[in-house]
Order: sequence, then structure tokens, then C-alpha cells
Amino acid sequence: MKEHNILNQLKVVCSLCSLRELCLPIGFALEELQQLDALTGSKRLVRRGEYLYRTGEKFAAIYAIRGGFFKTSVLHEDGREHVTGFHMMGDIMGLDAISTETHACDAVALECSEICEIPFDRLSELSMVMPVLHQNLHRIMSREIAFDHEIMLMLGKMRAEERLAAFLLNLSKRFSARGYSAASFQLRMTREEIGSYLGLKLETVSRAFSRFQEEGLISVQRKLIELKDADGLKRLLRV
Amino acid sequence: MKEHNILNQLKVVCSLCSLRELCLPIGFALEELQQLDALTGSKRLVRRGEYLYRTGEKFAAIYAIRGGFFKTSVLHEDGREHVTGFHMMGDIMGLDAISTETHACDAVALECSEICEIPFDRLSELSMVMPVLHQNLHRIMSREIAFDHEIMLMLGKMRAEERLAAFLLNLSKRFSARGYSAASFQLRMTREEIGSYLGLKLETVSRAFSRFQEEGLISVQRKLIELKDADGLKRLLRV
DNA sequence: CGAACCCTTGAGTCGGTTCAAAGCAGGTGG
DNA sequence: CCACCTGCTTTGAACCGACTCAAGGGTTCG
Repeated sequence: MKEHNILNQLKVVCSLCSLRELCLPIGFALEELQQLDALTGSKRLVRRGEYLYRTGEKFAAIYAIRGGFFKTSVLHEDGREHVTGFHMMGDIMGLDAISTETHACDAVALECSEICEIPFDRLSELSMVMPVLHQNLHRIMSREIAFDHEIMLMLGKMRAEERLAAFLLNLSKRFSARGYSAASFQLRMTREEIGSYLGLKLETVSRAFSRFQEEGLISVQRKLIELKDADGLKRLLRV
Repeated sequence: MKEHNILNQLKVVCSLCSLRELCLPIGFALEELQQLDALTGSKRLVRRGEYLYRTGEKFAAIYAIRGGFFKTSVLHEDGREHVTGFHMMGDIMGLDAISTETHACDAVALECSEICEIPFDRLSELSMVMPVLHQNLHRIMSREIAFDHEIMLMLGKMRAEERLAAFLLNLSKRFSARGYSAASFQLRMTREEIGSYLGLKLETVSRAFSRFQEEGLISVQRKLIELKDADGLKRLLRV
């Protein structure tokens, strides 16, 4: 009963959201999930350009993205900004703040987005009595660590075109996992933000896109990307 | 009673080990900790060059370093290796494997080391009944995520000498936090491994060391490093 | 329609890599 | 104990990929 109360307070359920792995008690049927979907809860709208949280703010909740698109970035003391990630529907943000209880990066919406705010103390509390939730929380944090290590490999070892190929393939995979087209999607971020994420300058990103297009690997029209030859892109990674 | 049993099975306690934050139940006195220290437990010796775990192996435990030095690295399909981290006394390794239950990187001892193997299912079990442990586990994973983001900034935005300065300062801080000299320490890794970690070639690392020495910032004698002017190094980071 | 912003493309520059050679410490075996 | 080998490091010179600087074009929005 207590569990159920907390669940109601959280009001975060979504059949296409990584939270279904976070909150889902064993045996919860898909139909029940979808009914819960209908409930509006502690959701929040974040408009394009608005901050979800900023570096230095007190950490109180983690955030699940119901829809939309975010970037997270860290600001160096000298003013340099580095984009640490792009986050879409179903992703969880704010996990890096647990340790210090202070947000260590900025999170900005790149398009009008809807997020679920999940008070961390309540989540913690709930996870103490719900082993599956407990496990999944670990799993999600662990996944982020492993993913970051891949990015480190990319930043440390790959050349510009490889990075961009890896970036496009990753986006494609994530869109596809969410039921969207793997072959055609809209970039939500600017060339500069892509560059910042990949450790490149915006001109280099632009040139690489053009090159890929010349080679028939993709087609680019401003923010619209079509992967014409995903295998060709993958081949770039095995230099 | 049950808690105590599990604690005994874990047999990982060490007054100078991040595990003291992991396992420590509230109210455990330092003396009790130190008594537990004396117990030999599921510890393991890993000799220089030996693997603690390898990519692809089944994940069963996380590892706390009692003493010694490790590197973790990921292997790209084309054979390129990237060092994702250096780990010393008190650090926890293997957290990135929780999500897939398969190790996602190699862990190699760079010197003869002693580690505590902590069966993850038992740890999980224990953390369900010990809120502090639960919290600390989250904290440690979160810290790793936040730290990885800093490295991403380094790899993505900094120039060679900045990276090396940041690297040395980080090592210094960590040694100092463990009671060793902040100003003078022995590198356990080769120039090539440093380079791999920082996204540089070994020659570049070597040249940067020489340059720092010329400028009176450090003194280098093969693997022995002395920080002569830590503030000077820090100044390099605020380009 | 103009302003602001983003993207593309070119030319020149530079930091870091590559290739090559030589020095140095530690370990091994004769 | 010395000679030799091996692995690590240093240093130099040439090269190249990505950056910088600069100009021009496209799109969106007030």
C-alpha cells in the first residue's frame, strides 16, 4: 500500500520510457502501465532554450524525458563550454549530481520538452522496498558509465570523420529504439553543439557532413539527415 | 544478525579505503573498523601485468583496491586500445559492468596489487537493509559519472599541455588524499599509457614533460615526478 | 525587409602525429 | 661482473589533419 502511494506521487510511467524499467514492479502488466500513462503527474514543460537545471543548483530530483530533446554541458572556468551529452525521450538526466548533491552540469532543452521530475529521496525510499527498482537504478547508472567510456574512446582515439559517423549511427540507433526511423531524422542541435560534443569545431563538422554527402553515405539538408548507407558509415569506424 | 553475517562474508573493510564509505553502517566506530581490517577475507593478489577481469567476462563482483595500481582500458574492434582510467588504493572498479552483467573493459594491474572482491549480489542484498550502504553505492557511481564528464571535457577541449597538467594535478590530489606526498610521486604507467588516457601520442607526452621541466614546473626522472610549482600547473588550465 | 542566426566553403596556419634514431635503465645469462 | 638484450624514453625533422580566419549564402522571425 505504501509502495502504491509513492508510485502515485511519482506519477511517472510511460510505456515508451526508460522509466518503465525504473519504476516497473515485477508483474505489472503493460495495460496497467498504459493506464498510468494517462495520469498527468509531476510533469513539467521546458521550452526551447530553457534550463532544466544549472550547475551548482541543489540536487533534489532526477529527470526522465517524456518527450523532447536536451543537451547537458559543463562550463570550464575560462568560459569554454563542453557538451557532455544529448538526451531524448526515455533518457534519465541528473544522475551525476547524486554524489555531491549539487548539479555538476547544465541541462538545456533544445526543443520544447516534457519531463518527469522524480524526487530522489522518494525514489531511494521506494527502491529500498522494491528490489526491481533498486536493480534498475543501478543498471541505468552503470549504463551511463559504460557509455561515457565509449565516448572517451571516441574523443581520445578517433579522427573527425569517424567521430561523426559514430555520432550519426548512435543517434540513428536511439531513434530507432524509440520507434522512429533509423534512416531519417532531424538534428535538434547546431553544428557547433555537435562539434562541442565531439571535440571538433563547427566548420569541421560541416565539412565532414558535406564529405559524407559527396560519398553518398548520407544526405544532409540543414538539420534533416538521411542515412543512405549505414554500412558505409560503420565501415568508417573500422579504419 | 543477518547483516553481520554478510559483512563477514564480504570481509572488506579498511580504514583507508573508499569502502569504508561503502560498507560502513552508521555508528560503526573506527576501532571496530580497524579490527575488521585485521581479518583476511576474500582478498586477492594481482601481480603486475595480470588481468583482474577482461572484457566480455561475466560480471559477478565489484573490486575495491586495497593497495597497488590498475589501469582499465577498452579495446576497439580495429585493435586500438584506449585507457579509460587509472585506479589506486580505495578506488572501486567494475561498476560499468552492472548494466550488462558483462565486463565492458579490461582491468590490468600496473604493479603488484591487492584487491577485495565484493560479490555484487550480496552487496545488493545488504544494501537493501542498510540505507547508508545503499546511499553510498549511489554516491560512488554518481561520482564516477561526474568524473567521466570532466575527462570528456579534457579530451574534447584541452590542448596537450593542459591535459598533462590536469593529469598530474589529479594524480597529486589523489595521492595526497591517501596520505602520500602531493608533491612527489612515482608514475606507475608508461608514457604510452598516459598518452592513451589523454588522447595523445607517447612522444607528445614525453615532450610536454620535458617542456614542463624546462619551465621549472616539475622535475622528471623517468617515472619519478616532482611538482615544483603546482600553481604554475594550475595556471595552465585557465588558458 | 532587415536582422540574427546558422551553415557552407576556401585558404593559410599550427599543434600534434609520424617516422626515425639514439640514449638509458633494468634484467638475464654467460 | 660484464655484455647484451629488451622495453621505455627522449629528441629531431617532416608531414598532415583540424583549426583559424574570413567571406558568402540560406532560413527564420519580428
